Amino acid sequence: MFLFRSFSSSSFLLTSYSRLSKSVSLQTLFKRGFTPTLQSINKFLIFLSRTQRFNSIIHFISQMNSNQIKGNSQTHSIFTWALLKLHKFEEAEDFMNSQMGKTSFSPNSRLFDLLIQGFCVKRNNPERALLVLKSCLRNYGTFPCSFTFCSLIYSFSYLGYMNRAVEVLELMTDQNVKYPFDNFVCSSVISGFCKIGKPELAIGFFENATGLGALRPNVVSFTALLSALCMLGRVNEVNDLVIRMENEGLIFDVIFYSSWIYGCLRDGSLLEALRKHRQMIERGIKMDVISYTILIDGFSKEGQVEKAVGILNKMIKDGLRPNLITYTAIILGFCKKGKLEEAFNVFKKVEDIGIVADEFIYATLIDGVCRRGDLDYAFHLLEEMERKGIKPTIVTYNTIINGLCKVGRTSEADEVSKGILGDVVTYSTLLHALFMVGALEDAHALYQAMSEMDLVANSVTYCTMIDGYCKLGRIEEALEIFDEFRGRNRGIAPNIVTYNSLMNTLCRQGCLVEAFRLFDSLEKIHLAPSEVTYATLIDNLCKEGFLLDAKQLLERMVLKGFNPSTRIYNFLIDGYCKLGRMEEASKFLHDLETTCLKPDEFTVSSVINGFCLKGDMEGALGQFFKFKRQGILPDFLGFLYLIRGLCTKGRMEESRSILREMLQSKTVLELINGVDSEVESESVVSLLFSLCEQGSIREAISILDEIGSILFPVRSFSTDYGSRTSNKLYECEAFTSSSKQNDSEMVENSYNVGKISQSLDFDFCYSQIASLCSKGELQKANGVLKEMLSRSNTDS
DNA sequence: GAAACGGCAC
Repeated sequence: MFLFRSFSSSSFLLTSYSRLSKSVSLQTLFKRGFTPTLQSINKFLIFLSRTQRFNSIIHFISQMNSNQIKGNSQTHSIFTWALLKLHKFEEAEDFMNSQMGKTSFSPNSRLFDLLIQGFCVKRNNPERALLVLKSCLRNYGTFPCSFTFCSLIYSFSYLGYMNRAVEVLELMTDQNVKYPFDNFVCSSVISGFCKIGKPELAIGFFENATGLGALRPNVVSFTALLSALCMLGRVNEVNDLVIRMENEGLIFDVIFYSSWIYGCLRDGSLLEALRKHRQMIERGIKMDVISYTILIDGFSKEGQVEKAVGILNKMIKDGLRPNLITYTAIILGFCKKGKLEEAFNVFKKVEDIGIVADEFIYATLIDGVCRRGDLDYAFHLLEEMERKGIKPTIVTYNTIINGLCKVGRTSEADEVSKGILGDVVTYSTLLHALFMVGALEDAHALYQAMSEMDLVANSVTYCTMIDGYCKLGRIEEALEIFDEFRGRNRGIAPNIVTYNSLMNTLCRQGCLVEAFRLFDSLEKIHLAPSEVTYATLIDNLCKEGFLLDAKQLLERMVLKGFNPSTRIYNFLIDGYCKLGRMEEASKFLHDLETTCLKPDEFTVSSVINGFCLKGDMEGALGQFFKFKRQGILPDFLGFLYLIRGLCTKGRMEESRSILREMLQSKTVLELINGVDSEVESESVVSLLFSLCEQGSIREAISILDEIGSILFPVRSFSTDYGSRTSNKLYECEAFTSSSKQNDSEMVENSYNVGKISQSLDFDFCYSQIASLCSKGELQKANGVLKEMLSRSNTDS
């Protein structure tokens, strides 16, 4: 055997080894009589490690093992390192565990970093990573680096495991570790909370994290916060956020703006979304595929698919490639409008350009054909997608079930549901269908069955039940469910925002009484109403014509120390104006002005509308000029009311002069431009200008009407109440005929039918009827209906 | 390193 001294120099070993072919093994070295020292072996292994030859390290060490050459702690470290670098995390962990306490091997923190991050990121298994982290802290007393903690927090947040994310946060900020957390952590946690539907916790976290100046939020954290605010419907607060960011000198980017636009759209405001889009372009921020997709989706959902296609074309002209989501949004827009041929043309195009379809796009199409009642084609599409290997999930089945229910094929819907593992949506759909056909017992049984299947009824389920019972006149059962809904969700401890939204939903469904019952219950659970609570209730009371109640609530709100905003005053002013009660409206206008608040464009528009509805054009013009002198012009609708009113009276010159003023208003022009921000905006404005100059006022009005219907799809600005009312009348009559008479209800009638019917506002009557119907107060509804019909006969 | 987009029920 050769003497070892020959090899005491590792450089010799290295050169020998590197000169030899890759297949050269330790075995060969032994055969050639080389017996290296452990020190030289380690140096050699370090060399291999530095040259990234990790497989060779593993190979070499396994040779050492078979030759009973024992390594020391350095050898073990290099071996572990190599395993980790080769992503053999499980083996690395096993090895580290096996060495624990056996040798002097004590893995340094860098090895733990790699192991934990490996499980977390590469294996997508943060649970296992967390176990390693805990064991590391407990058994080795070594602290992985800050980024390791961050990766874990990110992964847990990404998966929505927020308990775990918080657990790591606690470990990270623990006395012994005391790592400060940065914007990476902050933004991840915020978005995690949003992901699990807890935006209020996200906001709380942001406030805590940045509260004591511990963390200066950057644009990413602010964007995450923005999303949380928007989820809570607090998109208005983003303006303050922007000011704060500007003060901090932060640079806005496309993600910030697209999140903001998304928030506006989700709030139902296309106009605001377009304003933000314009602002973004003005700031020199370029649109990308996602921001375009957000806009397209927003327009499609609001029934503006043509505009969405316009944006799509602009996007392509910008050199961007629409993706599957973009096209799905367009398809949804067409389906929503019943334009199935166009929807399928887009679908064909998607396949032609080689984009692979997925379940979303199929579910969208299936929903489209279901809404047309073509269930056969829906089943055909279902087969087609399965043929393509796209596995339908519960959402697609729910779409089919909903389609079957909508066409009255409830027993088939039931059959389909039995073949799958239904979720809360499946059962809510079936419940709705059963209520529709009046199958109360079946509905009740199904509802009971849900809990046996461990399906937790959510707010939609409860609303379906409550609404279903209400519509069938079964108020008692409805209230029972309502109480259960409250009794059930106690553990979740809904905050005031949840309550506000629920109250708003109840109001919108005409369940004002229930909304107020909820409002009254807030005190019992020590939950303070917010300004939004009052605003929501006042708004809905005014919309329903309960102006006295609205007024009292306003007083109550002031007593509680709130300062009502112009917006709240506007609700009341608008409410009185719509009923033609101009004196009361003026009183509130006066109150508004004396409380140091400024009337705004909505105030003046409501007042103008009030006078116009009464046919008092002098009054309307008087208000217009009065406010104009104060520098307050009406908004788009206010101008339109006035122009239309004057035109109806044949006062064409005055109408034209107001139109001219309208076309000089910056906000109005911005708004019109907004509608056509990408295509032919100049032409619309210039067309209006030339119509105005030609004196073609009626034509100009019809264009403005068109623009109005795009901008305010929900808000009524058309005087043609008839067509919108007829369907509701049909519904009301259907309910009325099936109702049981109840005289005592008549006696307790708190709704003054006579008063209502004196009003010329059909829209108001209609909302009364809808509200009474949904409360099951069918006789009262019938009264209003008859009054209304008799008025409509005499008026016409 | 992180923040933005899609389908079903009221």
